[in-house]
Amino acid sequence: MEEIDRAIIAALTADGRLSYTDLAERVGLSVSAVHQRVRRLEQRGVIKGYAARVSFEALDLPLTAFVAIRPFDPSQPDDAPERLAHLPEIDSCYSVAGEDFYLLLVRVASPADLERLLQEIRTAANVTTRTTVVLSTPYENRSPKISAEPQLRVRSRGSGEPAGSSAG
Amino acid sequence: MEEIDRAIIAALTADGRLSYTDLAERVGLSVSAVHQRVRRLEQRGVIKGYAARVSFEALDLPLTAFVAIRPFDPSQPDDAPERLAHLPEIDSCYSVAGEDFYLLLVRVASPADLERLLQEIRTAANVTTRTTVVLSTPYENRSPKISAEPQLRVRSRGSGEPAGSSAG
DNA sequence: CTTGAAAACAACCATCA
DNA sequence: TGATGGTTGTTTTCAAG
Repeated sequence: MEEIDRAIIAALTADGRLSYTDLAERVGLSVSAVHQRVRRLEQRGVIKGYAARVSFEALDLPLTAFVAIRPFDPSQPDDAPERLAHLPEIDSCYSVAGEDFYLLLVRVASPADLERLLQEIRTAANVTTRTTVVLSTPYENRSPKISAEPQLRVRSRGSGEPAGSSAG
Repeated sequence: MEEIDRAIIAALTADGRLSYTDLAERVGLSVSAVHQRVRRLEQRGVIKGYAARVSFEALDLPLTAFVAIRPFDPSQPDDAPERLAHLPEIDSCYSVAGEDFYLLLVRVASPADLERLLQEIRTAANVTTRTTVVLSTPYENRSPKISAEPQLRVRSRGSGEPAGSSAG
């Protein structure tokens, strides 16, 4: 029966505005049953939300880059993510193994804006930066694998997760 | 008046399932007016679609990594993105400036799966790989900046864009 | 999980400001 | 461009079975 949940997730990652009616047809269930399942998936946190996917070019943010950062002074407390969270140009922040501490994905309007952003990042978080410019994006944010997971089960059912974080 | 479009985009990137009724209230317009604007934003490609945001942990894909790839033989035609497109573990593929050719974002269930994936990537695209494991994700896929863009205008109005690519 | 019925909503349409 | 108002079919939601 988890097969149906996987079908629901696959459908909703491809089209987040699918109506329950359409969804019901696709997975071969009644509308109410699908609705119930979707709500359970939402409650469990399997589905964390819905978002419109936008064209960054159309939003005048044609320049994408990866910014690897590393503390200037490694003995200082490391709170770079919070210190940088207010910068809307930062799309994502990953804590990484390897030579760098964090990898940021940023979107800006121009090289000049990237330069300004890098300066802001360096001063706000007291870090050094190493930037890799993205030339093009063959594909991005595709639907995930959705295997036959052993546990699409309720684990704690507590108060839900506190804040961000989607991948460890 | 483009201020309203920005408000609409901001609202829909935060909650892609907002009803036109709610959207109309938030931006202070009538339902028909908002509906009209959203459709234009969709036609122009500013809004490319909608998607459910899922928890990769819940989908049993707790391990995220960046894989930088580089052709084993740089004289061969470079079609790595197409050669790798069939691998569902690959979330995103960026063509980058710098020492590497592409940067892949991948999601797998375990280190063993990552190992298998890396082997597949190397053989499928004839590339060498350099992998950076993600330890945690402070934040990811946040709403974009949405500045007062000079051109949220119609450019071509043609048949729309052919395939992927969201950032240059 | 299903059915079925009520309430809400989306999608369309004019007309007027 | 936007506001109103009206109409129709669909969708959501809820109560039972």
